[in-house]
Amino acid sequence: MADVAARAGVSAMTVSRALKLGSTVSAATRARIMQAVEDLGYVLDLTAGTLSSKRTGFVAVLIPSLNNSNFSDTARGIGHRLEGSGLQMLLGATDYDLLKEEELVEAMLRRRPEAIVVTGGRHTERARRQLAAAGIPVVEMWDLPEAPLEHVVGFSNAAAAGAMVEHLHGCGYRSIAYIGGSTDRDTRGTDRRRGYERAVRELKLPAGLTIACGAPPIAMQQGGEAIVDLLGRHPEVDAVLCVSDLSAFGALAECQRRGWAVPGRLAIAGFGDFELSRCCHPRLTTVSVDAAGIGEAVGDLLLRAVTSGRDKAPLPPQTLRTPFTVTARETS
Amino acid sequence: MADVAARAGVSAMTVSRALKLGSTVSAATRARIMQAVEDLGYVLDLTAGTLSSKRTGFVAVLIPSLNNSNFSDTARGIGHRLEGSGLQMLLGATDYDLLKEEELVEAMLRRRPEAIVVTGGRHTERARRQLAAAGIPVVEMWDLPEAPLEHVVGFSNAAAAGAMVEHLHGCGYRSIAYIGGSTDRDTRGTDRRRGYERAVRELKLPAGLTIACGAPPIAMQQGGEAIVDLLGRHPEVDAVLCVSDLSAFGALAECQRRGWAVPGRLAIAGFGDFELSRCCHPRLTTVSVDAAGIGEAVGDLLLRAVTSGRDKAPLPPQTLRTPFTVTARETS
DNA sequence: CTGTTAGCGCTTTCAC
DNA sequence: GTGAAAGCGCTAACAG
Repeated sequence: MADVAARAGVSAMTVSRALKLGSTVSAATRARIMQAVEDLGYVLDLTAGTLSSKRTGFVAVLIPSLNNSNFSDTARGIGHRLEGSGLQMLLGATDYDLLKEEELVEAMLRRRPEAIVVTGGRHTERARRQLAAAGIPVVEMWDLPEAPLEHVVGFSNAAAAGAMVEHLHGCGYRSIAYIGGSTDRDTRGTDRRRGYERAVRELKLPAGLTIACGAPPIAMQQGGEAIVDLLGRHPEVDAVLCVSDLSAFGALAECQRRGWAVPGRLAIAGFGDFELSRCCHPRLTTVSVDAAGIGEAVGDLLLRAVTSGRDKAPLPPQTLRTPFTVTARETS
Repeated sequence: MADVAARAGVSAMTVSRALKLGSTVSAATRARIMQAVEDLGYVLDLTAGTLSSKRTGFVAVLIPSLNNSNFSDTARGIGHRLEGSGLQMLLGATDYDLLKEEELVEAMLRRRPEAIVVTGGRHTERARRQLAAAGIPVVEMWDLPEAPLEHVVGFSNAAAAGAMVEHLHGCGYRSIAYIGGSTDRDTRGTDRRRGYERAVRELKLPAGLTIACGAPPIAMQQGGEAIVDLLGRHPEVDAVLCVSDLSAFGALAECQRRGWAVPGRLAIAGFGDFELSRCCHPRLTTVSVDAAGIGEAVGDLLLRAVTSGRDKAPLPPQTLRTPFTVTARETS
């Protein structure tokens, strides 16, 4: 920056001003500075600026998996809203692992994000402590925790799964199974299973039809294996709700391979409304959750929270419920 | 850090040492320091350390889209290899837009990554200049550029598409079409189309069977629309290669909806070997490219290049060719 | 194994 | 609209 300043015949401070948005530099001076910047191939060093300005210009976002269009849609939504705001998104993937989340939280906080977004409401004790002590806005998304850390943008996974069970019941299905993960690592998956179990109980439908098919992320193939397992053990089942569209699609494809008519022999419902479920044949009944919308809402909230924080007027904790709907398609 | 030092009865420098990996601090001192860290809820500030050590501890990785399992697999591969190395990955998505890539390159460089990875070999002039001038290792992946910036990890998309055309020809198909994007935004897509066109020419198959179906990313739905368009205009077509598994799957599902037998009426091939293509029914013939392997190779290369760079012994430009194979499944 | 000194490259603050 | 001085919170380098 000193070189640029010398070349433009100004002080470093003026270069610094010319390089940020709301600056008060005369047009002529700015032109000379920009020319010098180009001539020298200078690129501003934000890490240095950060140290004096106390503003790093980024927010941390932790999602369970990159390879899940629900979460990548949410990340894109956040990114879109942050574009042009001077805030960059730093993405981290926890692989559905609370310990990895804990590590990532600390790794992110070491870089002093201006806000942090985590997925779900369950965290290790240490992560909770660090998040609470960080002194920055914290957002939990994709869930409605009973005791939120601060801000929340999400919906009840249990209620959403329950709504799907009611839909299937309304269609006339009477033996409704559930396919999901076998651990509590995916806390949203666990909530969906609980919502399913509760709805089944309330509707007085047969219980005990839950298939656990491994550790999250539950992919297509596990859905296929699970459906075979399920119908082998419980041939009376006439409908199945899967923890996500991916496993539901895997189940659907396996049924097709075996000649089990969907929805004739068996109805299948997914969760998430991935593009896949709108395009496959037959189109998959699913719970639509507007993943991009969650991201946009989180992005807007971040912008407000960070701005308020800079003005020393912290935003009071917000809870935004995002909608979900049962989208009935051809597999039910 | 001064507070921690005071509480532990040591100097700040000793705290700094205790908080990094290869430190030379006595066990007793370290224990006292760690206790003080916990008591005070202290979190190291990397942005400050960065300024004096000239090591930011992160690498920038730019991919076209988060929502594409090929690229997210690659990103995961990079992340895995970097784990525990003290290097963090900062991910950015360009949306298949060279101008957005240019902006992201500058945004990343402002934060002084220790290396940067970009997807493909085409960049704006300004981006090329900045990458070349950054003084850090640069890796181009998912392609084999003729004039690489420095390191390369990838394969020839044209050759891979050509191999698939040969496979289809070998299966007896004689009127092979191509479905891809209508712009050059996706440079890998463009290379695949060129490889297809060349193979068709060399095999003396009918030309002019290319369907352009919009701007990348080409999703499932566009594949479905394109296949209808294609067979409407060219009913003689007996096989189609799609720019990715996503569009291929969309085409497959649309054929099923319309009762067009696959592969009886029409063979369909994808590109990328997404999980989808292994699970759908019928299973999709595709070009397997080992996206995760590309990521792991890139990660290893980054580790070597960054280490060499720190030792002032820059790694000579590397070019790693990654394998691709035609995976014949049930749609051909 | 531990401490001291001197910055890293910017931006804040205040002055003009 | 522009400049000068001070310092952000840490680590390199050297000394002991």
